[in-house]
Amino acid sequence: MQRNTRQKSAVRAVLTSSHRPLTPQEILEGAQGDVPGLGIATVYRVLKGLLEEGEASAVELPGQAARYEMAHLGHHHHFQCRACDKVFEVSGCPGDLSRLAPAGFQMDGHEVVLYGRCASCVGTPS
Amino acid sequence: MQRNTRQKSAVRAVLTSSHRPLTPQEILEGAQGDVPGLGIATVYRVLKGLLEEGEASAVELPGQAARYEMAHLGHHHHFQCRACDKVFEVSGCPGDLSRLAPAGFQMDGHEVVLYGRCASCVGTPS
DNA sequence: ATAGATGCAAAGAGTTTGCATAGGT
DNA sequence: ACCTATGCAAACTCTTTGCATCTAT
Repeated sequence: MQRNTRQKSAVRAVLTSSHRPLTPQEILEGAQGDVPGLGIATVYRVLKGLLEEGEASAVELPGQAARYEMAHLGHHHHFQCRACDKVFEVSGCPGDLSRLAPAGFQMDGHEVVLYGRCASCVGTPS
Repeated sequence: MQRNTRQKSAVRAVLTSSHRPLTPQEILEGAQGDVPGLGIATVYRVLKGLLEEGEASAVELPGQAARYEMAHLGHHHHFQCRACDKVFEVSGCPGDLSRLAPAGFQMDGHEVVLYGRCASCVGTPS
């Protein structure tokens, strides 16, 4: 079974206190506040473990490094700010898109990413 | 200005004759049929040039290497097969999704990726 | 002839893995 | 005490860059 290490708790704490998905690098920096010697490899290993246990989920956006968040119930999407590049959660969903799939294809899921400016960056020049 | 080299023509030819977006590796393999000594660095450089000229466009899917296709008019999305991982074009679009953006956010675009099984892989066991 | 394009190899960025050691249990 | 998790560094993959050479114009 798995152990409860300070490293793992620190990663969990960082993810839990964030309101948006974080990159491994951001998680490393945040968790180093609790566990100074923490290495990036451990962050990746802990994340992998959390994913397998279903505690966290990966958020992979086009052309971006994967980000991670604590698992939420239900299906949701993300919004990426073009100014600050941060990613935020979006609760809605466009619904069933299977009408868009090509004929003969069997659709079983979809991902949607919205782009624009987050509340803090609206008005900021690009 | 830019020159018309055999390498560039070969890349263009491979992209044009494909009905789906290709990875740099697939492009390399395809184009080496025309230009045996072709190197991967040149493929990247040619792709970069084609993107700047607007001749090709990049298709970046979550957690995947970027793929490239000749530029098409208009907005479209993609379908990725979970069995063979190939990516196909989808002509439809769910329409305006700005209602999904969080309050105070300014949305200016979206990406949609459909997942499932392509016509050749329907029925194949996973 | 000239300047941009190519091919190779080395350099970067992000992620994973090997291995000896620290630390949960 | 045992055995997993850690930290470091090396390995890997994908992409970019430096540089001498080639080639389209």
